[in-house]
Amino acid sequence: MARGRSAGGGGRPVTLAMVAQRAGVSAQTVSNALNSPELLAGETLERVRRAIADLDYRPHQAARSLRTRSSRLIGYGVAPTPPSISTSVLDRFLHALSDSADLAGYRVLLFAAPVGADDEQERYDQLLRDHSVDAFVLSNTHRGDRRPGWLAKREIPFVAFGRSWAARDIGDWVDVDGAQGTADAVDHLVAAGHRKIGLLGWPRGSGVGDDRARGWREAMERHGLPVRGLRQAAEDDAKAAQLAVAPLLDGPGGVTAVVAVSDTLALGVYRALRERGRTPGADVAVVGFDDSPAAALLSPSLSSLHQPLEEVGRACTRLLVARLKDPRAAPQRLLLAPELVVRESSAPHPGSLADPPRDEPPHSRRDPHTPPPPDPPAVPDAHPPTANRTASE
Amino acid sequence: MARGRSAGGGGRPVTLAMVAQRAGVSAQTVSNALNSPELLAGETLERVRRAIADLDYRPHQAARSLRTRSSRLIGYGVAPTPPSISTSVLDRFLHALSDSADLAGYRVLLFAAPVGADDEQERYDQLLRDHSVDAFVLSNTHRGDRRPGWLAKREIPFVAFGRSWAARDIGDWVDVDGAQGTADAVDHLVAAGHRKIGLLGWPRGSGVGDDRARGWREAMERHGLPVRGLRQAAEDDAKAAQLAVAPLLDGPGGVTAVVAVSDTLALGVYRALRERGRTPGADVAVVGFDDSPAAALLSPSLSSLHQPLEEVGRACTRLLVARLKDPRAAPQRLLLAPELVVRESSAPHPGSLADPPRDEPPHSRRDPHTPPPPDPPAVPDAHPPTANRTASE
DNA sequence: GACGACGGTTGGATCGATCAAATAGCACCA
DNA sequence: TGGTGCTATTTGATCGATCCAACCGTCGTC
Repeated sequence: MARGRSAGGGGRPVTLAMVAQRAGVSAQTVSNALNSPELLAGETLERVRRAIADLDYRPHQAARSLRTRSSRLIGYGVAPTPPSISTSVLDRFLHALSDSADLAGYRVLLFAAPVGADDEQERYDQLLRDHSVDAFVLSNTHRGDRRPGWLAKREIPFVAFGRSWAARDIGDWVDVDGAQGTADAVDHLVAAGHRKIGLLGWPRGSGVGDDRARGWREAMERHGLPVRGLRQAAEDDAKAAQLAVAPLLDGPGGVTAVVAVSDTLALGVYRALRERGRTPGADVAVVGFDDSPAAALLSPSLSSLHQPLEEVGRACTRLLVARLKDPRAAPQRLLLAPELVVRESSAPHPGSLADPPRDEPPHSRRDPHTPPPPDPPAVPDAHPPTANRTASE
Repeated sequence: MARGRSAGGGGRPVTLAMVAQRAGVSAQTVSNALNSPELLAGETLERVRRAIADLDYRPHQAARSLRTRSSRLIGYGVAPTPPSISTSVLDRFLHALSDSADLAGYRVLLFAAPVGADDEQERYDQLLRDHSVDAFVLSNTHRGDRRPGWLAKREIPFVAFGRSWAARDIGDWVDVDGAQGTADAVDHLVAAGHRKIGLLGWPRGSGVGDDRARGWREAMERHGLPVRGLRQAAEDDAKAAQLAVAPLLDGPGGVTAVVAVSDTLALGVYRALRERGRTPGADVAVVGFDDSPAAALLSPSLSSLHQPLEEVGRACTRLLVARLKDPRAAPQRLLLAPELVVRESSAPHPGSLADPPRDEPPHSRRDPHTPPPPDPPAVPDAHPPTANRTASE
């Protein structure tokens, strides 16, 4: 074990040539042992491997990169996110991404990505030319996002966190199945006895928001429940939500439950209820989206849809590695289901009639006597929402 | 402007030699124009610069790095952060760091840093050898952190976000002045008429927590107010806080205000108050720390200390660049003041007696008839907390 | 007018790996 | 024996920038 020694940093670096000499072979053979081990005779390979281990040799990326024009680097543009109640997204996602990329032999290179600036692509181009990054991970994809098209045209590998909401779906992506999430919420609320379930969404036009709204609508229809007049919208702001939800609560036959497409909106619902002397959970059930850290801390604690961000990060790496291996393979899309975390805001009241007994839930997750979902989601080429299935088909 | 052309990605790269030919000089001269412009004659420099611009030339990092053994890369280890109410830290800090590093010509390379694992340094070493990173940015420094010492011994430049809480202060760091923050909170509460101000802290032993507690204590003493029995502690968990704060609220002469060292703890105080039929803000003032996105959304909204994370990020870059320029310069430390954001939980009640009239506040920020602060904070070499106190009064 | 000093420039070697092509080693069959 | 077809390994060139040492012209000085 000479590891301790060489980990001692400061000294001269171990080069491929030194390994070659120690193993009694040429430099090229060592290179092959690393990059095309199948070319070597078993015995030679073993000898080289031992020499590498003995010297604790690590190939110098810059040299390798100079020759091969690839860097084992993945570019990730950090966009300035508006302070929202659920901004730990980057945190969790980025850590998972970086972690899994590490395991696959890649590293994540950060750069500041201007949101929708004109020279947006310029920054990607810079990274490409300065550091020869092998691929990009996009996040915060939005309608009319030009990045996927731009990258695809140049045949630069990338994976997006968030489907490309454009008409023509481009490239690989991983996304959280928002529709599935809100549908789960509806199922859960219906099982608890609710019939009038409102939706508090974002203004139409955002891909994510519309998707989550669709899940609610489809689930309602599947249960044979009406949706007319049960949908309101607000920007992602608690105050705006507080006002926007009013029609749902005050209407002639007010709702008994509200599904909000974000925790921030859900908080607005809380306030609107309090304003009316009513209690979230007890009087009107509320389900949020994102499962922000605050959700568990509110009182009553907020039921919410937890996004599997760690899994999204790992999936991005997986898809990216596959893409790098075979640039022309069919595009892969992966929809991961969020998980409904039930808390006080939607839990049946202790002792109430609606309390579903453990042994025989009144409604199973996918109600048997209602027709199956009409169509696979309107996402072309998308795998059905099976969650993390390992690879393509 | 030929920029548009070369931004066209796929094609052949522009090399230094091509620039040299176009400018009618040798390659070395172009290199000098980039790295040591002072060596060139003004006219030549101008000509080379124009050629560079015309061709939209960018030096190839890998080649440069191979020769110089430096990469213009800054390593940042992302640690898995426990889901807390205020996890947008990484978000804001990292974006600012990456952004300002970009401007300085550096890029941030992410890697997964195990928290306190035995092979922790190994990961740093890897990054050093694989990618020849020029420097590191540390965060989540803690008592007994071995990283600063390890890096310093190897003369690897680094800047820590968070002072090294060890006995001997090592290396450059930037930190938020927690003591200043809690002191500001006390001043603010005293100005609003409070005299019995409790502290809800973390268990002793964490550098950050102890620092924030100290600020409270020193400010109380400065105002001539007692601190005995007014301090309680809990782990950073709302439930634990709810229980821990009880003695402060229920004691014979209960407190009228509580300073909590995190928003999570403050939330526990909210709950404890509600549990007792009392209202945060109206009955007992509460001030949190971190100004998490949830703080503004709680009702009543929570006064909290806002950390200037963007500025911390920029400062890290600044110190790092300085350190890279002069590895042997004296270590720099920078304490930035958090900003107290006053919200409903500590705002004087409208119309109440405690409402300080604009023209003659009952207590000025620095009470004239109490002695001045005893000593500058016990941080050797630290700059005085100059920082941006824009809106703190 | 030759000399050294100096600012500015030049050609050539070099960083450490990979690529392309050539070679050695070996079995097999005519 | 000699050619053929493999496979395993070696040799030499190369990626693009920087470092080094030498070079050249100009100026001031003795």
